[in-house]
Amino acid sequence: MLERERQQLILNRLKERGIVRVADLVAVTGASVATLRRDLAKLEDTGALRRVHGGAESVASGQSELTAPTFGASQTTNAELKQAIAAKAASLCEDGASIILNAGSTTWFMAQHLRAHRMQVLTNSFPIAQELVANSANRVVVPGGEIYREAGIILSPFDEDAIQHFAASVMFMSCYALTPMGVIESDPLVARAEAKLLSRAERLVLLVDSTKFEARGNMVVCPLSRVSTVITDPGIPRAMEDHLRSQGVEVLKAAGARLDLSAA
Amino acid sequence: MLERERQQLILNRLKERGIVRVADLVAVTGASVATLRRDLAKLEDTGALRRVHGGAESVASGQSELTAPTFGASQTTNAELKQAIAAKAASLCEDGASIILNAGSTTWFMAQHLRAHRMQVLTNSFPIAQELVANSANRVVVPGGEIYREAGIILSPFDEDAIQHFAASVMFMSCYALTPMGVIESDPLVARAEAKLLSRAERLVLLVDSTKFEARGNMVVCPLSRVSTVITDPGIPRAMEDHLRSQGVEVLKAAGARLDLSAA
DNA sequence: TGTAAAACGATCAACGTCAATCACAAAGCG
DNA sequence: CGCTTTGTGATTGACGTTGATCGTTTTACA
Repeated sequence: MLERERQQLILNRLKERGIVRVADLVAVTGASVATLRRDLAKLEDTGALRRVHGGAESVASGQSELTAPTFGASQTTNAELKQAIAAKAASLCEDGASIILNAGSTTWFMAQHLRAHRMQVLTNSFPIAQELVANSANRVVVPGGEIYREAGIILSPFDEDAIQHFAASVMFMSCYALTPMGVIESDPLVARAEAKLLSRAERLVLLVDSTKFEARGNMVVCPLSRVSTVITDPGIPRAMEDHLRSQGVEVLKAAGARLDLSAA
Repeated sequence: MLERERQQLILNRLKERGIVRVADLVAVTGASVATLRRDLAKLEDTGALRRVHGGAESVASGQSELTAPTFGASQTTNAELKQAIAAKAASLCEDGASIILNAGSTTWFMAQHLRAHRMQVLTNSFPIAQELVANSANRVVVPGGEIYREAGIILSPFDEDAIQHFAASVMFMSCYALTPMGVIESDPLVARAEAKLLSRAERLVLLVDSTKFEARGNMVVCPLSRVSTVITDPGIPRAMEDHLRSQGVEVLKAAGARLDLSAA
């Protein structure tokens, strides 16, 4: 049995039952426990599942499944890349930390990997706030403002806000584009909101899949010098990677990305 | 059976029945009492449930009246009264208006009646914000702060907030009690949050069923002179009604189907 | 209010699972 | 043909989980 076949089988069983045991997989596939464990580790790296003692469970196996409908379009495109990036970002989080998540599809994926964490999370994304409040023990803080349904974002044109008292060690940010000019957004209000959030964080970690490296948009949120880390996928252009590194930006590549539903 | 399977099972039973016994879990899962106790301890650590002697109970008992821990049962008894009051309040709303809803069970009922409206709504209740965003065309504004799961309320100890720029014609308020001293809450932070909201509204409409007229609680949110209208049910004591009217407060009685709880 | 029963937390040994490492086999490539 | 790469299975020490037992606390009932 090929590696792909096994992993596809694992995902199928997960979709059916929500949870799988290593021992069962051994019995079904005939492979050794070591091989199955390796498969599970790879699948977890891509964000396709979450390992637990004795097996693995579906990432969406929570109770209430109120998935953000507004992400439908952008969710299907590059969903697996974003899952892998989100899983990598979540693995950098430690209990007790204070973090910031901006509104974005990749950060929303990330929020789903934070169910077992116990942190203080500031986010201007309404769906992320809902997700964390309903399905995690994290403390959730939101800025004041109007809730925009379509974008799922909480926006305010004013400066006064309770989040001025928030202090985070790191902000995880999903953006419109990343160019040598810096972090790019297309909407002025969104750019301003993200700049406000950014001012409350020490370090900045960007969650950008490799399609975000084309120059586009027009609002610069912050320069590259503000960026501590970029989490992307192996599709990042070599020139961009070199440029980022030369600017002192740490570049992490989420694993996997090669396994897909080709056999499905 | 895997640890996660047991925990999922526990949460499912909790969602169905609201309370679980350790002995029952032993019979269902086949695990030992020690293991089940450990599971309950872990789940309590994540905030998924609350342990009680002999088992555990659901932490989210529906839309709870935030400052009434001992009144959990009464909310179902008064559900019809509150529904009638909420419907009456909703009928006072006109499209295009700006209103404020505080966090409370009666205001939550009211939000259900606003699905067809098109207003600007400021609320510090997270469930109400969810309801209006998901099921209405109203514009929704929230204050900044931490989201408290149990109470479903957004609270901030700071003064700075984007809602300082909000202007509403009327605030609909559900409170802990209403006495000749004024509007009463039991929690200082909640009282402060409601006072902040109130400062953004011209008129104040109280949504209080007739059980709220007993003196209790200790934090005065505002005096009776600030109250424009009280919407209650026919169970309101005659003395209280006369006193309110003598203070210039308009008293509306929702056409409740039941009118027997006045002496209870 | 006093007593018995039930439930509780802490502890420990037995067992299962985990990650790391090594050795081997098959496929890819010069 | 020789070399590297990749996938695989077995071994080992570390770690997490489990169930039994103990002494203590809480609850129920007379």
